[in-house]
Amino acid sequence: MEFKEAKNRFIQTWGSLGSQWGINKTMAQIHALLMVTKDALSMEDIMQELHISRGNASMNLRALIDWGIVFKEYKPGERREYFRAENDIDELARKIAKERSKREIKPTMRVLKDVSSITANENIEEQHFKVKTQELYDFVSRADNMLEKIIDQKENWITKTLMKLMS
Amino acid sequence: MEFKEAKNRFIQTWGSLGSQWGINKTMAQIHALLMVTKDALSMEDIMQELHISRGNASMNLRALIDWGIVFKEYKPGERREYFRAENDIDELARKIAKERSKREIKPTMRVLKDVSSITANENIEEQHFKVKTQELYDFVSRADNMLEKIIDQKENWITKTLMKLMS
DNA sequence: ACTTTGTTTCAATGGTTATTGAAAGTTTAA
DNA sequence: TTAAACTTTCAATAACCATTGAAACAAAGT
Repeated sequence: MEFKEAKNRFIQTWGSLGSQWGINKTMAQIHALLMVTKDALSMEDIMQELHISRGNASMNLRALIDWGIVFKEYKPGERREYFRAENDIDELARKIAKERSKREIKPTMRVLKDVSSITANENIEEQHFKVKTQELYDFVSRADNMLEKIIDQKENWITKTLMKLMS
Repeated sequence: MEFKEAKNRFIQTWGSLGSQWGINKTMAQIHALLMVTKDALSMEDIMQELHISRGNASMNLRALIDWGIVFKEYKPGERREYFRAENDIDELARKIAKERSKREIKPTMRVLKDVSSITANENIEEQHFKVKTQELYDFVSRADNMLEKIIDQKENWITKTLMKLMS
């Protein structure tokens, strides 16, 4: 396998992994491309490399910037904007974890709390519902807590966490 | 909010959470329904409650059974099959984590290993590619390892892990 | 003020995946 | 062995989400 082929394979894989985890395919591909590219790329570069339209590139770059995992860069004397990926993988993972917690886990917790707080009459079905959603709330809340603990360890969190777990 | 409304809200929320994480919406909804229902339900029951077709119900129930988080049950003297959800949430989470590791993380690791092992010439772009994909491989591999460590703690793994992390 | 270079927006379109429903298959009982 | 009760399959269709591309917008140079 030579470079160009490997690069392509990586970008495709990262893209489909993205979809499987609910992240837009193009967004994941742009990120993959920026990650393995040493220099910052212009929007034009990205469009060409991935064969995508300007609109698509624009929207997904903006989303990546929103997530805090891609940055704009300006070259002196040039109008055009360049883009570069967060290059510390630990930091990348932390930002993704934080973002998904904020966007998905927290809202789910709110709903779980709400629905589990209905006043159940003596009906056994209703009581079961209350118990189950309560359990789920407790679980998700503890899991989210754990995630926060893990990602708050600023550097090398994976290694640190592994060490603790092995003890 | 009364019972029926709460139940519906929960099922909808669980369903859309599912999609966001790459799990078929109906699959997540059926699972949600079974989770909060005390008795086992027949396919007919599920179809009615969720307003879905027989085919859809059949396929997604099969998928849930594949994942090991829903079980078939037979009532004495009845031909019809009934379905019940795994009712231990820790066990549920462990099974989901295991399944996703098997289906997504492991294959990704294989690709990362492959593409990072190209023989880069002195070209700085190619060398950068090798370094980055290597780093990614190391990271994902450690994360997967950590996941395994966490889920191998048979009972109450979230609590146990939290305890260790707080030390 | 106007042209050039570049970016963003959004309605229309395309593609992908989920869902339906009818037919085929399976099991049990008479 | 036939019918009845139930489940699975899969081609057709629907629903959803991503993507395009052209127009609007913005900024900078002349």
